[in-house]
Amino acid sequence: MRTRPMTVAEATDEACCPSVLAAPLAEGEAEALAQSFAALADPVRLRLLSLVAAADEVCSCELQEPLGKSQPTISHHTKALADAGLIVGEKRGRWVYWRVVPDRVEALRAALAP
Amino acid sequence: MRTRPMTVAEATDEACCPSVLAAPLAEGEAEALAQSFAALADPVRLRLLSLVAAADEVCSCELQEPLGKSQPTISHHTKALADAGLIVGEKRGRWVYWRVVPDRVEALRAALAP
DNA sequence: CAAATGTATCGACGGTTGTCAATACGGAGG
DNA sequence: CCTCCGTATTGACAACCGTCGATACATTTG
Repeated sequence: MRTRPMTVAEATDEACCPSVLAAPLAEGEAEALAQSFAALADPVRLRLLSLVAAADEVCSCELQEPLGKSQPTISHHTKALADAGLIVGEKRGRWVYWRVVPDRVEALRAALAP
Repeated sequence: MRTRPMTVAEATDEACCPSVLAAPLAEGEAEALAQSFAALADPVRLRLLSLVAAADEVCSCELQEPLGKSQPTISHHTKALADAGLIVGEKRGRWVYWRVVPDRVEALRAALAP
């Protein structure tokens, strides 16, 4: 049970992530959030993400055909999404299998909460 | 009460907007979503949005100082957010007052729903 | 070891974007 | 009508980004 008012730091901590609509963002928070949203600001990456989410686990080689892009381009986009923490890759043999990181997506979703 | 299974079209309609994680995105959906997320992919715009959200209604002239950018740059960013439908501006006299469009933010939030 | 194959990196090119100074637009007030 | 002042637009520049061909790396397979 709560016995005293929350501090701002505690509230932020409890909410886990900065919220855009709740209060003015600090520069650092804005910079970090902008980088995350930038990962979603490309149609190829959004489709890639949705493909990985739908299949729960997808090999890079399975992405090239549905996305209609070259292999280096696919690798570039998977890296971008991975750098943003939205997907993680596991190397098994010659293949890399990608899966989404739901918590990371949820964090971005929470940043847009009212 | 539901008497038959939902069609895909009905499900999409009920959800109102394409969801990234639910099913593979069509190219058009991905393109549109990417443009919206691109509006959020800049730290200055995120801070601008949070300032407008916090004050509920903000004049352009009140944004220049806290954001530390030139007047044309502020105008550029308000236009970008307005083009994305995230804010709307109302001109009263010499001033333009901006407010957020909660439904539009919510639509983006919904696109990240599990 | 050698060949084959999936992935990552490099280099280059064209297009986009954030920024600001200069300028144009437009309403308010003398 | 003229001036002031907030806003929008233009032009220019640097930085960034998406894309692909070429190539390097790594791992399996013969």
